[in-house]
Amino acid sequence: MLSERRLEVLRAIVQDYVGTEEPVGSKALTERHKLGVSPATVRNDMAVLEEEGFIAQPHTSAGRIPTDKGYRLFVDRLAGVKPLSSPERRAIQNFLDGAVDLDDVVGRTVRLLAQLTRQVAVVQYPSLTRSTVRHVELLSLAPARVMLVLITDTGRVEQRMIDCPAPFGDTSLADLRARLNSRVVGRRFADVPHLVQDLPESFEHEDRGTVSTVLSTLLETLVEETEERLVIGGTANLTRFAHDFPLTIRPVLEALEEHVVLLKLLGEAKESGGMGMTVRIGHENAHEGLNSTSVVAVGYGSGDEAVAKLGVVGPTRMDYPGTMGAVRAVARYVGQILAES
Amino acid sequence: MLSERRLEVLRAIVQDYVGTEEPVGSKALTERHKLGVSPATVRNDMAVLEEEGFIAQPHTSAGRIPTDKGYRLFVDRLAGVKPLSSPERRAIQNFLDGAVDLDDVVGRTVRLLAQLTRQVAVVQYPSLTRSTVRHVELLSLAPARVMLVLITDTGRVEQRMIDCPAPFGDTSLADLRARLNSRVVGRRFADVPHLVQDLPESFEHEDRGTVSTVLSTLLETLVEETEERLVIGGTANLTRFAHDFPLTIRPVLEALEEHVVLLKLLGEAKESGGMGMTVRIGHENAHEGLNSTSVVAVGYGSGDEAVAKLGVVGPTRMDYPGTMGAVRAVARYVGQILAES
DNA sequence: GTCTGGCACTCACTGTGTCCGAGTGCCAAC
DNA sequence: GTTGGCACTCGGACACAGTGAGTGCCAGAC
Repeated sequence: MLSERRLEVLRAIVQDYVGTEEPVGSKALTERHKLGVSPATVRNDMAVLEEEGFIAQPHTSAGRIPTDKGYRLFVDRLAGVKPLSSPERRAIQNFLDGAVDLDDVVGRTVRLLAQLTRQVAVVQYPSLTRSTVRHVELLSLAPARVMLVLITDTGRVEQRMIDCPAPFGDTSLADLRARLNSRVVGRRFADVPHLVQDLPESFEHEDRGTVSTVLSTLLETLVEETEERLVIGGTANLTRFAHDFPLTIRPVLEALEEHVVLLKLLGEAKESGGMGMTVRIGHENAHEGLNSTSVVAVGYGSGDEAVAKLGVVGPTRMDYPGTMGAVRAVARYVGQILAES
Repeated sequence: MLSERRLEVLRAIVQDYVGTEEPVGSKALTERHKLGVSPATVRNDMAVLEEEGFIAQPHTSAGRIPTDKGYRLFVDRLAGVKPLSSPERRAIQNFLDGAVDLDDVVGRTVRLLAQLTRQVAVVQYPSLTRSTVRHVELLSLAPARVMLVLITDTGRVEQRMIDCPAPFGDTSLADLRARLNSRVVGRRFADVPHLVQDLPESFEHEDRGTVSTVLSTLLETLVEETEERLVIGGTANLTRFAHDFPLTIRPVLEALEEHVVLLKLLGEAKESGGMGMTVRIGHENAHEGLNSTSVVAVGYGSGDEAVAKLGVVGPTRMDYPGTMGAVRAVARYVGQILAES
């Protein structure tokens, strides 16, 4: 186990390195922090920390920089979450309150988060799996053509075009619409399949094919669209540390465009339970392109349960307390906004 | 007026520079191109071209590179549009044919374009102004709450929540829905306002307020959502020339995030008429951040009229014929896909 | 007139060598 | 366990010379 002072040294190293972006030496450390010991002692502590793998030197005769493991320890045990200042809080609220619809909420959130953290922001659209159905609408566009519109409690709208196997009368359509809605409105997506299972049987024989087609399209929509959408912003912030890793920015941009990868990343974070905040540091990220970045993610939702995730992607050398504070605050306000609408 | 040979020299310079990314000298030029004259002659021509502002030297005793004006001349008079190979065409078609809905079409298009041109792709969602109404749906969510869903002929769906001034019966709602649709289905958005103008008058007095609210929301949707959405992809391609301008990539990324700017850019291109291709080179782009990039844009649409634009953003030093060929081809196929659906 | 070969000149780029200093590891003393 | 001292390392900055691609100009050839 590391002594209290060594942890203190590690914390100081992380803080200085995050601030200056330069390897930090023993002398500078003692000068900038009130450690109460001499540089020589710090050097000894550093030697231990390095042996344990928490810090490393880029080359001999240079200062130390934290390793992924060092950041991990810092995040887990040494740093709290820095709460935002009240002007910041107010700014968040004002900015988000102006949103007019879900797209706008998500769009504003991503811009806000990017600006606040000065990093790349990622916001996932509210998930369909945990949502409930607000309304299902069926529109007859042509005798054998129906449009299915699905509206969720989070305000999300999905539509699908359906080619019916047989012409479908307006009255039958209205009938189906009514019965469908009476069964599924207010229910969770996950529950829908068995709620509509027996619906075709109650229809006239000639309509059953169409009803089945409509239902299977509905179920498909529920499942397929669980493949979530997400929005990304603030990529320009990547250039802030590009001078460090000009070769790193490309794989990061590529990774950011692969929404599937990001969704998986956020998804994994989800396992850590509910609305909890997750920090994945450097190589903890499965995707290779993100090995030199950290991902701070947190769930948000209108109730006590998370419906989706949002977060930021930045260099491992980031201000973790501040970033975590901003991410958490934004998630809370977004949750509030969603609950209101 | 420049002689034929001097134009030929300019063309050669552009081609070589685009290929090698290095200033091109007189000797190299004569070696790589069959100009039939000696380097000395080429030097004289270069001196003239430089005086006219078509080329420049980064520093004394270096080769020449084309200026924006040089590229302009190249694009206008020296280069054609390079048609795609038939395997490429097939690949495009196959890739786009797999799309299931409008979002998917746009998403695939942007990926395709980015991959094909190895540049940043920008695709605008089909504009609402030139679209026609396929269907208007009104859903009663609560006694005094109505959802308006607008479906366009391009498959786009817009929805709006409406709080009614007074409770609105289901029969009235069905009535309004029917009358509204009979008037506007198949009509252009631009024509909708005067088509529904007198609609409130035909309703009972107590419903008029609600009808007016619904109509004004509809009109708002038509107008507001002309503020188009767009999708961007392939930003990782920016790093291909980042070693050249590491300081340039940031403003470009910033500009790309300002969708408003991009829309304006595409919009200006629109003036050049219908489906025509526009190439804006370097400083021809109003936005400062894009002063060292070129934008190749073209309209696409299901009919003979453009409903939106798509294009790419890349370094001024780009392969114009190839890029233009790819952009045009993609636009055509997208138009076809939209026409089919 | 136009093109060509020759020639002197420019200047970015590269590699080498030197110097500097921040930072280290080790050790003896407290 | 802590401290001051000391020799050592090594990357970064600076200076400098050599190289070569490229230029502009000019006198002569076609």
